[in-house]
Amino acid sequence: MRSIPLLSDLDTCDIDHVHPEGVWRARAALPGAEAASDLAALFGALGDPTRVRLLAALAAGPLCVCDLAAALGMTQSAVSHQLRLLRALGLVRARREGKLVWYALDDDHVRALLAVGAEHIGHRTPARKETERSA
Amino acid sequence: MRSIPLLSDLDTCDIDHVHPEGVWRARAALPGAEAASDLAALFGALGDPTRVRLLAALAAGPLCVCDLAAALGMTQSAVSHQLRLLRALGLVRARREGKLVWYALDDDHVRALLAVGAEHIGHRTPARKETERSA
DNA sequence: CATACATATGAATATCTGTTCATATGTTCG
DNA sequence: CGAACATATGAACAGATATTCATATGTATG
Repeated sequence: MRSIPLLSDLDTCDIDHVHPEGVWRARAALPGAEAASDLAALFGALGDPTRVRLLAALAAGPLCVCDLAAALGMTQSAVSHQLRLLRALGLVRARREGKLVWYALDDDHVRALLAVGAEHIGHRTPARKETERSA
Repeated sequence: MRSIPLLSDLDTCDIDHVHPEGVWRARAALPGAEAASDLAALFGALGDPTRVRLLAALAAGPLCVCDLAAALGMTQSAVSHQLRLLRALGLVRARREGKLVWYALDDDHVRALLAVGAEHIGHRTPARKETERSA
């Protein structure tokens, strides 16, 4: 449990010029440190092009590690390392079948996240894409 | 546009043991390199506890930089740097009002993403949390 | 049991990322 | 204009992370 510093302790703007109502409202809405970390870990797992592609591939149906490596043009080792992360976060489920291990999305949240993400990107103006690149 | 290597070129399992249907299906579902990067950048923006907290704070209503720094107990500089990232990705919108700059969520996608993410975390079994930590 | 194959993992490395510190920009007011 | 304040930004440093290489584990099969 991390203690929230007092307003007056902050190396920030003068307390008189801050908007206390807003700050209180914000603090009430803040997730705790653990919740924030869990959320960040989840989104962080989706925050890499390779893993996005892995998950998109799995969204189309289960695949073994070998298939994933072939589909993405990656090393088996790299794929395994990433799958381990995704597995640990509960995004992906593994089922052994002989020498092979089949991977599949563990639930539909990933699909939902990818869909909302794609929608967000689609709704951006082309102008904003430039801003993004130059930033 | 990145070229997808031929199955036979890969330093991966023997082509005979891979499942061509699955690989084709996966490849058809794969986002292009740019789309994957855009998605990863979006999720990457949510992949940091600080930014999750910033966005959660803004989800409760607009705040100026000063308020954000006070609410999160962070330096104004750190907040500004993160806001720049969020702004560039279209997650957050800035409106100048005198000396102050008010920030707000740019659209509802962020709220949706945070909601789905929270739901995913809530639906995980306690056992999985352990796996996650040890992994 | 030994071999072959699919997958997992550890260590090392190069890259990326978040914060800090110093300073610049932009705005109001005297 | 110049001072005061809110915000933005650049450089630098510390910590995280993705890939590679080497090797280990697990499973079938001869």
